Amino acid sequence: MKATIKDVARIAQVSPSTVSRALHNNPRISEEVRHRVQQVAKDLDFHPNQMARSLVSRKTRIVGVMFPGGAVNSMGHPFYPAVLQGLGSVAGKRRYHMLLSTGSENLSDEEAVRELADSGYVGGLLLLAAQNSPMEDLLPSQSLPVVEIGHPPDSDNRYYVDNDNVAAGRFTTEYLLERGHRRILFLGYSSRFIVTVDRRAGYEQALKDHAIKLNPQWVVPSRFIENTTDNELLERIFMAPDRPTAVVSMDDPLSIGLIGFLSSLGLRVPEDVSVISFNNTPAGQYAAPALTSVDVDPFLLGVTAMQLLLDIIKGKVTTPTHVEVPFRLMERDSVMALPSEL
Amino acid sequence: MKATIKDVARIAQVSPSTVSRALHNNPRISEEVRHRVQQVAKDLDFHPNQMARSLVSRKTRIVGVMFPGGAVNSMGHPFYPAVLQGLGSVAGKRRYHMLLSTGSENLSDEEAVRELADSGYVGGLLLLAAQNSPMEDLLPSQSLPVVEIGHPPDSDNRYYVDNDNVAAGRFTTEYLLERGHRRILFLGYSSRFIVTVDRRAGYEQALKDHAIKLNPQWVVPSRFIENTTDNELLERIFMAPDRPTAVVSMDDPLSIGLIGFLSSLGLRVPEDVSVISFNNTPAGQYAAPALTSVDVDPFLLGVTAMQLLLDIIKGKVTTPTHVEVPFRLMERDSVMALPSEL
DNA sequence: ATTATAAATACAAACGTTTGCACATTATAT
DNA sequence: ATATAATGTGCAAACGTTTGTATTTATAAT
Repeated sequence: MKATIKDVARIAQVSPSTVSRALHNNPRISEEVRHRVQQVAKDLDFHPNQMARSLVSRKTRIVGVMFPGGAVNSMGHPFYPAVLQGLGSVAGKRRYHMLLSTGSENLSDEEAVRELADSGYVGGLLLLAAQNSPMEDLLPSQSLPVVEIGHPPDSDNRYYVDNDNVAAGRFTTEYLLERGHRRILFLGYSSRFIVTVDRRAGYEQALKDHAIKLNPQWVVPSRFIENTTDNELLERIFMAPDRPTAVVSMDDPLSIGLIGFLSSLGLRVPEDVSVISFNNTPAGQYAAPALTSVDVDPFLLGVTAMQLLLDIIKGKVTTPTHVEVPFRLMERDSVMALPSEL
Repeated sequence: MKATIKDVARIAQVSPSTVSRALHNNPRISEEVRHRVQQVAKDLDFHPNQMARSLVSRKTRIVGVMFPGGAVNSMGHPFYPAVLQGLGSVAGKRRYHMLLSTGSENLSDEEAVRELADSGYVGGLLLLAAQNSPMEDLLPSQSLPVVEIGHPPDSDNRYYVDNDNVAAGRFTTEYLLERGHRRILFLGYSSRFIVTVDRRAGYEQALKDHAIKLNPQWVVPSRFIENTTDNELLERIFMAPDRPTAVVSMDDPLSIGLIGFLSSLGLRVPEDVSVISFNNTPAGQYAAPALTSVDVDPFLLGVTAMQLLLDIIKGKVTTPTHVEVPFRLMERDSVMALPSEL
């Protein structure tokens, strides 16, 4: 049986309240008693029951972490473990635990979050809000601190950390433009994922800045290259005489799929078409050609988000903020400058 | 403010105990009252405080999950997120939450586990016991269910799930032997990691079965190819006239490093040396050449482990067992049969 | 000595549940 | 009608802490 505070009290010949205070180094306890109590506690291998403690103090050293679709569905992509590393890094330093929401088939993300919030287990919530879905009505006066990674549709009066994805979208297409590309396709758009709508906005801005007419056909919504319909679409696009010479692709796995697909069409990367990608995964790094890819720094995303959340819980931050995490391009072999044609 | 059971009781005009029973569909409550209470509970958006509940019932729907070095250090390798997916998959179905141990610099793995166990938060523990370290004295009569992934040094009277790694070691070297290789190097051995000592045992068995003399120099302990000393060693080995024609390598990232290193020596994979690898990562899949690698099925490892743990907690399993998860080889391009020389 | 003040400790209530038991009501058997 | 059993509900204790207040003890001031 695990020792309780009462056991310690009895053996140290003091009351439970004294034990509690002694263990917390409350100045009202005499040196002598403090030492005696602490010795007994150690002898008995006493550790306070966190549940009981939380119950009365109304705090907990647990934060809930919610991945889209639960760990099961998200962990397949290296982005998520990387942010988890970041989260864990600061949680560990601050002696917090992370409670993972394990969404299942029978549970929508919203329900899973709600359950976490309602359980009373957690003192705050970290949402990987990949989905462009309404989480706003989700925490109704719960007064439970929430920070999101990836910005929500209604970014104001919420706490979140994110990259500046419209900047990233602009940056990548400008990178291509600078290398002489004019016919640039945007691959992987989905209105459901706000990252992609942001990056698309940046893409369109860059095009506009360079007075290039946007071809709406060329923002291709396929998320996975396997999708037959999209492949037909892509085939039509890439077999046309004025085919794109470059593509900005939303994700390394997608890019790898694309490269394979283009190869089946007889098109080589980067000789025939350049690809600039996102997420800088190991697979992309070792793919042939090695992908030029923007590192969105998921680790730092995690670090920053957890710091923010813990600061909110601690009361050090009280008004909705968002913080932007810088991205950076890893230049490798999938982009090639176009020979200047004149 | 969140509604408590007392609020529900007051409004439904019954006692808290009746509310509790009504909500749990206790047969001793009349239909009429049950409905009234449930309606009020819904109206008030009442959710029982899990802390309070756990406190009295002495159960919790949380299991602790401990990764070596905490999430921070382990999540970098795709193996771990994959087992987390497996764990989460069954935890979700059984409505359990996972509490991640977030080890930090100031906290050894042992301490982290102990803290998890002592906290009272968790009803069981899942240990990713990669390290060949003594966890046995760790849970002294705690009577807290523990299952480990990867088997501990003293495998008996513990619960664990694992691959049969000596079989895997034998299997991989036999795969090479069948393809005519006789000079086979074992890369990535470390006495600290029991996986590698098991696989090495299998490797030696296979060699012995084929009456091939073991060259102890050829089990190379480097864990990372970057290590200079080891690279010198490897260089000596691979520059010798009777150099290995094949290597069984303990991990895809290691194999990728090896391939690069060999290439710097002017040796190509698989033409000059074949490589059979472990862990079947995406990076290995897209590496050049694509790695022939054994998939240890981390997802299933996770699924199985969580099932076992939950069954123990539920009292359905009461005596130490271990279950073996099958591995399978993904054949790709890094192994080549030796031309039969006669 | 006596009282006022400070220091150290104990008491008891509270946190939000669950659950054994007692109690009250109603139905069943005699 | 009365005793007996079944049914439904409430009371109160318990889980293991923390914390405001009361109480005891020691110390200082008169």
